[in-house]
Amino acid sequence: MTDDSWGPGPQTRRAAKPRASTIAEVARRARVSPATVSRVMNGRFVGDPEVAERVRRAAAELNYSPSPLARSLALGETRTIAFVVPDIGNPTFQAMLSGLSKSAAADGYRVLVADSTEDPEEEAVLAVETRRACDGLVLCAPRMSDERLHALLPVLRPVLLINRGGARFDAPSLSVDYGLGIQHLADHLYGLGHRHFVYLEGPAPSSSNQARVEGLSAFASRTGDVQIDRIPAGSASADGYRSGEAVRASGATAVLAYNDLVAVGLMSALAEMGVDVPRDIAVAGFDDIPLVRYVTPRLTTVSVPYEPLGTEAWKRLHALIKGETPSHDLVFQPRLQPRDSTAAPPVRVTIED
Amino acid sequence: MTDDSWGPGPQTRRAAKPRASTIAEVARRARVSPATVSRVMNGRFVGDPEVAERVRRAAAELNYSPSPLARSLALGETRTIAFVVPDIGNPTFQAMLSGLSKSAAADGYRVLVADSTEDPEEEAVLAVETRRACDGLVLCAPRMSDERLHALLPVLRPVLLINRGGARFDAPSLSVDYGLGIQHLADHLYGLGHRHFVYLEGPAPSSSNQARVEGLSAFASRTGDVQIDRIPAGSASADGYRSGEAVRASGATAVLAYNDLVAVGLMSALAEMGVDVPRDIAVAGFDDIPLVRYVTPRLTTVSVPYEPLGTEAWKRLHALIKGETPSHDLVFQPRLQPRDSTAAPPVRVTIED
DNA sequence: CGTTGGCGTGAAAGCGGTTTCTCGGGCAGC
DNA sequence: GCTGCCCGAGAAACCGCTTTCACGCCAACG
Repeated sequence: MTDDSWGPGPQTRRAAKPRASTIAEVARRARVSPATVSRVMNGRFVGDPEVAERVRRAAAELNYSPSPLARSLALGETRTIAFVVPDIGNPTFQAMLSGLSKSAAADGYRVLVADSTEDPEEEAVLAVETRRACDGLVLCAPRMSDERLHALLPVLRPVLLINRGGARFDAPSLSVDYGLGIQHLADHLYGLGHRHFVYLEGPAPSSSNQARVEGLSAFASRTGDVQIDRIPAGSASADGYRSGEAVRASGATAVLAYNDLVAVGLMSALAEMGVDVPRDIAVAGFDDIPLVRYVTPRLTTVSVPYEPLGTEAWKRLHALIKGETPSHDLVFQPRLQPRDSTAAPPVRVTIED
Repeated sequence: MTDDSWGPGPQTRRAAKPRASTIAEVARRARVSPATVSRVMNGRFVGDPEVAERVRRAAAELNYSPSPLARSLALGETRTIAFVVPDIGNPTFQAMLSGLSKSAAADGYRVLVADSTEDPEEEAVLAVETRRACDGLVLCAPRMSDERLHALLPVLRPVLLINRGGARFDAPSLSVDYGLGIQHLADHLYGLGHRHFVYLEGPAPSSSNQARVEGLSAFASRTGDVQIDRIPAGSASADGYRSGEAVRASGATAVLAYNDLVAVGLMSALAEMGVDVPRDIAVAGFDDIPLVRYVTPRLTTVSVPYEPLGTEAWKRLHALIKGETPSHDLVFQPRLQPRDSTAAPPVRVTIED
């Protein structure tokens, strides 16, 4: 008597997969219309409680739950947002994802992650394509040009920008004041007596590296009596490790690394070279990822609240999705975490050759 | 003459959002039927090339791209998979996500992440719910009971299990041989002369902690002359840090930490207590996360290829989705990475009180 | 020269829900 | 007792796309 045999034919490949029941089946079983089932399921039903009960029972018996896909199509909303990042392998994005994902989940939203693999072209395509499959975007696209981003904005909306703040764009944004963060570190080192610095640069085209460079030149012109060398490195520990020789050769007494990973890599290289941190050279990181307060020597760095940033991102995007005006933009201020990897410079001695 | 004014009414809240054009509009503009547009867009068109060209031009002019939602509903596939994990903040899952996300993207699939926040109940609900919104699941549910998982499997399929391997379940799986990994470390330490160990336990109910415990008892009964104390810790650096006193008090000469994070935390505490690693106590981690080869002392650990595991996970899930039989299950073997945090135990001395 | 066959295209029926609109029935008011 | 109104629930349109099926046209064949 099961007349379901004409179902979605080729689907019946794998015996085990039980085709989910539909609203029509529930309706038939409860002897009501699909409309009524829909209303009951969504709490919009106002009528004979006995009918509602029949529907609920039928739904339970068939183990029915509405297809999110069909609902999305009808409702025009997916209850999904996307998080587009240059590299999901990066701990800082992971921390943001963590905050974003948890707070979105609390409001019944899922999050899609899209990794643009640091490719500026991919960033644009991916953002547009991903956006179509969800209700909103949290976009971190440090490589994309201002013009490009500006042109894309109307298509991406509702969108929340990470680290692309200011009045340049007509979209809410959340940023980290990298420039100030690195000045905190530089000031800290300056206060200890350092005058000759090395900055281990991150990925050249990234806006966050740019911000640090600008922060440093502000620091330089403010103090007037410092020398800051720039050494290209990268954003991974291995990049820091590789820079060991160059750092020593520079003669600087203090190193500002692009981030904590680079700093730790550098410290490792220095240790192998017999250079003592902080006695011979002071090293500072950036981000304060969870591990670095436990490395030896405990790393001086600036802490950036990435997880709260993810949470705030959701708050704003959620408001945007609901058609409300989101809270004001925020610029997260890194906080200095002086620890053991920085100290006063060694007494001035000249080492011949 | 624009008769679009009756559009999706309330949607027109924010002026800036341009309603995406539909297949019907393209059809009208190209003076063909929607069916033809669909065929052209999907490369299934076999007819007058002039017609195809007209359609393509119309689509381009209207900046048309098919709604993924509507396609999904019609096709019965979303080209999205989900990755369900107990804690997205954990670096090991992040590494897996990285491999999974990149390889899925290469095949045109997106990935949804769902964080069960270590809650065994949530794990089940989340898995089922998330599954409905996508084509397949990569499930890492270390807390869920075997029975529960077994019951859920039919609904979850196609699904790939992480660390729930063996013939127990009718689903492909990928695992890490934690038991063997920890034995590698124990053997290494045993070879150095250690006989008294401490194992800093991870989350008690987790299967991966269980596997380590079993590995250790296998090691104990195999060697016969060792003592292994167990100290409850956790899975974060702070947990390791907190265990410093207990570890010293135990009198053990070697510590096996649940993972690298815990090991680093412990080493930090020991350093503050004036205990030298590895001279006074040897410390070993687990996982070989990127940073630990750069900490001082460089951490002895076993490396687990989490990112390749993510890649393999996609290969198998993809096969499953295509209705093919996936490759055989794999058990990833951790590889010993002897570094500087382990050495021979100190010469035997008895410290009174 | 009539029929068959194939080819190019459109009409329409889904996919699985939501929602507007309509309709029938019961009750209150006059 | 009849009209009007309101209420409960169903019919049907719709979300945007895919795909089957049918149709009309033209060529080739008997």
